[in-house]
Parts: sequence; C-alpha cells; structure tokens
Amino acid sequence: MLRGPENVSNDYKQTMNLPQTEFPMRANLSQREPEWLEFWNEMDIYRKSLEANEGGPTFILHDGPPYANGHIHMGTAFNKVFKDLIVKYKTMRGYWSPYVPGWDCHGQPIEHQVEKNLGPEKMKQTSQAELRALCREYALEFVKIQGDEFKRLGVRGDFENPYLTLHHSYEAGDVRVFAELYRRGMVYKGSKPIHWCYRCKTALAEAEIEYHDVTSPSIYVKFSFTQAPEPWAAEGLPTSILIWTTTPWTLPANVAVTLAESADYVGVKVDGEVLVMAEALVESVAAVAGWGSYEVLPVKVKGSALAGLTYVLPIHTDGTGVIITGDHVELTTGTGAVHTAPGHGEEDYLVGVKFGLPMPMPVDDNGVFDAGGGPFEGMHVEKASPLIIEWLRERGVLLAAGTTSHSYPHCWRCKKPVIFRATEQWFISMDATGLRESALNAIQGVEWVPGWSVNRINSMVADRPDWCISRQRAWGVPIPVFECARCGETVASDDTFAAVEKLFAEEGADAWFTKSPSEYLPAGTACPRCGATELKPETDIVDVWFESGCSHTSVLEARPELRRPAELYLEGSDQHRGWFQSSLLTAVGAYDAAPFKTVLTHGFIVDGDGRKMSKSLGNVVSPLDVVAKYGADIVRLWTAASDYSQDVSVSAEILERTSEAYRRIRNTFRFLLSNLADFDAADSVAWNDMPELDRYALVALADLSERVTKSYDDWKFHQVYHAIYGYCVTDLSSFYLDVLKDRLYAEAPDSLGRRSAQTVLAEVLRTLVRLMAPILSFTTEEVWQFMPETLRGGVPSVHLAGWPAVDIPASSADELRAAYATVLEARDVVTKALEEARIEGIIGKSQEARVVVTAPVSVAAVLRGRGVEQLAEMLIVSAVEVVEGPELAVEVLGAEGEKCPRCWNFRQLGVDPTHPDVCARCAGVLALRG
RNA sequence: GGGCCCGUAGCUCAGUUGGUUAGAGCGCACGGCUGAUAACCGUGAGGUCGAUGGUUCGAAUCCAUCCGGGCCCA
Repeated sequence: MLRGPENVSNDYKQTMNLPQTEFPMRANLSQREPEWLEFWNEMDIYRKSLEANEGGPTFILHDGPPYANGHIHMGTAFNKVFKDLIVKYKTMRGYWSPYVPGWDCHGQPIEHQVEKNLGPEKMKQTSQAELRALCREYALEFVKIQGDEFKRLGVRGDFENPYLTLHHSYEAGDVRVFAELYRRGMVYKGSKPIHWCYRCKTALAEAEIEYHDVTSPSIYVKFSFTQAPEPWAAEGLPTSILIWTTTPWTLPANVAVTLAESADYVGVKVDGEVLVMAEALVESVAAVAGWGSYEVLPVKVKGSALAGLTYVLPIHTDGTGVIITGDHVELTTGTGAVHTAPGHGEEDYLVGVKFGLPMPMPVDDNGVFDAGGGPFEGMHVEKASPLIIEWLRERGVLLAAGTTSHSYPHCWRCKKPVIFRATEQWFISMDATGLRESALNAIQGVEWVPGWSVNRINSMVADRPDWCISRQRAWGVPIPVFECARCGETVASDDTFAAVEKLFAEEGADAWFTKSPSEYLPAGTACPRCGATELKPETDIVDVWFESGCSHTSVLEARPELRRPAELYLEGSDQHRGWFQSSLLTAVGAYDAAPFKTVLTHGFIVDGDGRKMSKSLGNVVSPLDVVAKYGADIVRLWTAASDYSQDVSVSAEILERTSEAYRRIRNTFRFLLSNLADFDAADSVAWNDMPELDRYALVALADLSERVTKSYDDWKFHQVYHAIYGYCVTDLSSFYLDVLKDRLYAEAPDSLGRRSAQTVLAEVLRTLVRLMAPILSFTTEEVWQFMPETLRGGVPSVHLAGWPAVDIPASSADELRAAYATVLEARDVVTKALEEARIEGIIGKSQEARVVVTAPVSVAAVLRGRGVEQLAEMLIVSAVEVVEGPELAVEVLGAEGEKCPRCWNFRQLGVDPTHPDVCARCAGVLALRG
C-alpha cells in the first residue's frame, strides 16, 4: 500500500459532516451553576415566570417553613427541590405559580441556643426584650444562610421577600386566627403537668431536660378499700390495694390507682389482712416485704373487673380515690397498681383527662406544699419525702421502704432534679365546639398523596387530646389576652383583639413586652366581671405549631399574589402531627375549611441501608458537600429519581450512580446539539417527506412526552426520570442515534435524508430539554443557550419556553409502533448473532457483516415492508436478506464489496469514474460539494 | 408498647384484576469501535421477590406470624 489507511481517511474526513459543538462534555457543575444563578438573577426569572402566565390558572404551592436554625440538611434539600420541580413544571404548563419561601423563627430551640451563648451570668442581666432582640438576630442570620443554600440548589422563588413568622404582619395574622377561635369558644384555660424547676422557677421544654441517675425512695403503700371488694369480702379481713411509688411527695395529690386492664390480680393474705396486687408481681413483693409466710387466695380477677372500686386516700384520709385502668401500667416492677396523681405526671394526666379525674395541685412555684398538702403544708417537697414515709409508717399503711436508682429528669441550667407539676395552660378544645368532627370531615375533602397519608392524619386527629397551645417561654408570640389585676378574670373581646392585632401589625409582638395595655387598648377597657381597669398581659406565648399553622392567614390571605386554600402543601411525613395538622385545625377552626386542596407527603432521608442519618452512625450526607462535589443538578436528579412514597436512601454509591446517569443524559444532549450545528428551523422536513424511520422516531418521542407529562401530573417524578433516562439510552443512543450517524455524517449537508434526521433531532432536543427542565434546571438552561437560535424562537430561558407537545398524525402512529416493535425484536436477534460472529473473528464492527434473517411469514412481511436497504441501515450492517422460515434466526456472513474510505460502509467501489475510490453514494455527495 | 408505612438483582426502579423459565437501565465482567472519544455500541454473569407458615390447581402479588427499617406517639 502506498498510502496508509489513516491518510485516506483523513482526506475524506474533511468532506464529512461530523458533530460540532462547543457544549462541553464535562459539566463542571459546581463551578458553572453559580453562573447560571447569576444569569437568572439578572433577568429576574422569578418575576418573568409569573408575568408569562398572568391571567392563567393559578397553582399555589404553599411552603412549609423550616426552622431557622442550623444549615440545611439532606431532608430540607430534598423537600425544597421537590417543591421546585413542581412549581417549575406547573409554570411551564402555563400556571400562575408564585412560590414564597418561609421560615419558622420563634421557639424554644433558638431561645435555648441564645441563652446558652449568653451563659448563666449574662443571662441574669438580660431583659426579656433584649433576649428577644438576640433571638431575632439569631433567626435572621439563619434565614439568610438557609436562603442562600436553597438558592444554590436552584430553587426559584421570592427569596427577596420571604415570609417569616417573626414579621409583624405574620404576628398580626396569628392574633386574627386566635381571636376567631376564641370567639367561637374553642379556647379555654386548663391545667396540665409540665417539667418545672422550682429553683429556676421556670417551665422546661423536653429539650431543656437532661436525664441523670438518682437514688429515690422506693415505697410500697397500702390503700385501704372503702369496702372489701367482692372476691375477697368473705375473708372478713381489712383489704387494701397495694401500690408502689418512687415519689412519696406526690401522694398528697393522689386521686386514683391505675391497673392494667387485662392483667390478673390476686389477693394475698398476710399478717391478718388482704393485699391486692398483680399476680405476676406477688413473689417480688413478698421478697421486698420479707414475708415469712403468706397465702395467695385462689380468686383471680382482671384489672378491668376492679375498676370503679374506691379506696381511702393515703394522705387526705377523709376523701376517697377510684380504681381505673390504663395501658401504661407495667408488670415488671412494683405491684401492678399505679398511684395516680394527674397533676404530677404526663401519663397520669392523660388517664386523668380520659376518666375525668380531678387534678389537685398542692405544690406552688417554689416547690412548697400549700393547704392541699394537708399535714405537710408549708413544707418543701424535697424535705417532705422522708417525713411522708414516716407518717405512713406510723399509720401502719407502709408495707416496705427502700431505695432505688433510676433515670430522672434534671434542669439543664441548675443541673438539679425537676418536678412534674400541673400549671395553668391555654388549650384549644377538640370537642367543645366540634372541632375534631369538622376537621375529620374536612380531611375527606382533601386529596392526600400517597393514599395511606389520609389514614395517618385521620387517626392522629381522631385520637389527639386537646391542643395545649401555651408555652412558658420568651421567644414567641404572646397569647393575646389579658388578666384582670384585681379578680383574675380573663379579659378578651373583639375590641381587645382588634387593638392587639393592630399593635402587632404596626410594632410587632415585641410591643407586648415593652408597652402597658393602657397604651394600646381602647380607653375604658375594663374587666367584665369586677369592672377593674388594670389589666395584665398574659405571659404565656403560643406553641410554634400554632404560629406556623396560621400561615394560611398570615401568608396565603395576607399576600396579594397568594390565596387560601392553596393547591398544595408538600412536606415530610412527620408533618402529619406537625404543620399539616396545625394548619388544618386552625383553618377548620376559624374558617370551617381546610387550607389545602392536596397534601403531598414524602418519606425521610435515610442511608444506603435504610437507617436514619446520625452523627454517631457517621452516615450523614450533607447537601452542601454534594453540591460541591457533584453539583446541584445531581441533588436534583437524585431527588427526582427517588420514590418519595417511602423513605429515600442516599449514599456515596447512590450519588455516584446518579452522577453517571447525569453524564449519560448530558452526552445525549451534547450529541443532539453537535448534529444540529448547521441546522435552521427553516430546513425542517415535513412528515410526509420523511423516511419512515424518522416518522417512527417522532412517534416514540410523542409517546415519551405523553408518558412523562402524565407522570408529572400524577406526582410520579421517579417515573419521569426513568422514562426519560430509558428513552435516552434505549430509544436514542443504542438505536436511533446510532443508526442515524451514517446519514448525518455522510450524506450531503442539505440532503433530504440528513435534513429529515435533523428535523427529528431538533424536535427531540426541543422536547427533551423542556421535559427535563424542572429537574435538571441548570443543565437544561445550558443546553438551551447552546441550541441554534431558530430552535429557541427568541425565548431567553428554557424555563420560560412552555411545555412541549409533539404533533404527529395519529392515524399512522399505531401502524408504526407495531411495525417497529417487530423490527426491534429482529434487531435483538441480529445483534446477538453479530456478537457471536465477532467472537469467532468473522467481523469487527457490524458494517463488516451481511445478514440473512429467517423469519415467520408475518414477521418477514413486516421486515420487508420497511425496505431491505432501510432494514440494513437500521441494523447497521452492509446488507440484509429476509427469508421465510419457521422461527426467527440470523445468519451472519462477511460483507460483500469493499470498505468505502469515506463512509466506512462495505460497498461496491469505483462506480463513479470521477471518484473512483469511494462508493456510489459518497461519489454523489462529493460531486455536489464540487 | 401503640398508630401509619416500607423491605423485588451491588444501585435506582417496573412488575397490570394472583397465571408460562421475575423485567429495565446503571454498575460489574468480557468484547467491539476509535468520525459522540475522560465518549459510543454489543454480549454475559448477577435475584430461594426480608423470613416462616397458610389460602389456592397456581403467590413477588391474598392472609397470619416473625425479622429488619422509618416516621409519629407512649
């Protein structure tokens, strides 16, 4: 050979239409994405996306406010991206879809953190107003930080003007809702036990509690039945129920004894009396009491059978208590009979509410017994325990006393044990005005996705106790009522509510703590009961869930671009107890209507093994790290690809796979762009002039577009991802694009065949880039900017390009689908046969082969119907022969002819004397080029 | 302990009203190409469908129990 094949190839390479594009193969997302953010910022894309759809149907996704504390994590990132996908999709579909991000700014965690930062010394010198100012500063700092982090993820919304629960207008909305609930009679003042530190004289939230082991008294006390119960009356002996407790000082507040409903209880005859206890605990009690001999009487009854019996109270012996049953009774320690003081414990309280028990509270703020302490009045609870034990012993009702070590709550500040103590609290009644029933009805009118979500919200609303909305803290919105300084009556009327709402709207809730009521209440406001005019503002603040729950009023109603109800609320499944419920209850309570039409719930983010993320497990993935390493589009793709109806996993491998999938999609875009470099919309070929394969490709694209659109509408984003990804890999890359290379590269630039292919590619590109835009927001924007101007139609951003619809004549679509299903089946068999031939060394690339396809009559007819040349093109072989036979089979032979140095197909060369080296087709193309 | 939910190949997902040897893509192994090249094409190996019982002619699909996991309560 005089000339090496490479030289030959190089010469003809100039005459080919090889792919050309500046669109980089490597995304370098972490660096490029900020440039796109700047691009969108400059064009003010949020406002433009709204303007574009002005007057269109409205779709409001109302943002649930994350807590303004700490950096974002994978869960918040997932949630916000998820919302962003939806808003962007709806916007592209033509909906007017404003998105106002929000933050929850009040509450104990921030206050606690600020308090910790100050330290105990400074804290003492800090006024409530100063503390509130520091909390505000703290919250605003994290609003800024999280806002920047959300924006970096590509989340689009009104970040310049978000809603914050500390805004004056927001706080005023809280008052409006509270006032309406109050007017309707749903708000009442009651008692509830809370953790109380009598040294610091403050209520403590669960997060302010530390658990340490302490040694406590452990005493067994006999509560004498008022009348010996039926099963043991025949013994004719004094009969008692035996209880066990580690907090003797709570005995003055005893009102009941709780038994396990289905456990067996027996009477034990010992020392001339009968003691009733759980059968399972008799032996351990006997050991503690040191009984030499005792007799377990044969009668055995269930706890439920003893319910309703009465006994003499242990301290206030002139009163009686009642036997009840509850499911918190354990049969592992004690006697199976639980001393119950509803004012001194959470479980006791709940069972007390259930049975309508009284809730005496003989302990004051300082931990000292008042008159309710009976003989112990004036004594501190800390000192009282040994004296109470002694008192019981003297009366012969103490069976045994010892000590026990157990975990007990302590104050985070003074590190000393706290007590459980009932104090006055504000509640929203679930049943007084039928709120529970109305809420359950409203739930039925809402669409809950996924379907099980409705069960969850239903059971939670059905089973929940009254909503305790007071908190004894500083950082929040006050309960907007007053107390008469003279008689203690609550003062709250339309006039006072209006004045407070106005005050908050103008000056914020801070004014509550700095002004006196006379400064803002209407002149002459007086106590309706005693007529006194000196009023004290309530010192409790509202539960933050009440605040965020009011966003339907403080945000949806207050902002002109929004309205109530919203089309969609979208949060993690924990919000069935949180925001979904607080929003529902306040809206139903105030307006008799749910604040949302649809509620979408997603699972939690867990690691690759399905475990929750925690520092101790070392499996925490930060979205900020993912953005830095892979880019926000990878976070977005991961979000879209995950099935959110269950817990969502993230791990190094998952992100690596996601990133690989991203590269595949990106390369598909790159290939499309690179083959459209010389294409203009005016070059488009009409359907009827297209080769059949191209028409089929359009049908497949239309099918994809339809499927993807339906998946978006059904909130099935992982199906969107899988459909598009599968299309890129299977339909495009491995089939259509592979087949098209010959036409695109080797045919004359202006030829019908090439222009037809480009027409399809342009349509594929224009469709794909928009179908993917809500998910890969950054990458599709980059693609859009690289598209030929005529394909963009002057639209400056892909996000403003509207939703694609592929127009194909329906009449021929079915026939094409059927025919090509057969072609692709045959193609599978051919590729397998080619692979075998490759292993045997018969061929290298498929063009070196000629195949004989044997097929049943009907299949053969379909294959021939495409045309044998077209079939060869689709199989990327030099030639195809179709023969009829019993079943699909393929024979691979070497190609006839020689390899054309230009198009690398095996053809008869030298047909055209002007271009003797090449095949006839290439000669023709070269002739056109001149 | 209670309520709701989940458990299909290493990964992400399909598996229609229970019906022939459980699918796809990725990853992996091997091969091809070198005109999508830090690409592209092909072939192949991977699953006792969390486990165990049961219903049924037949179960990944229905029932029960158990194991593992998540959220919310206690």
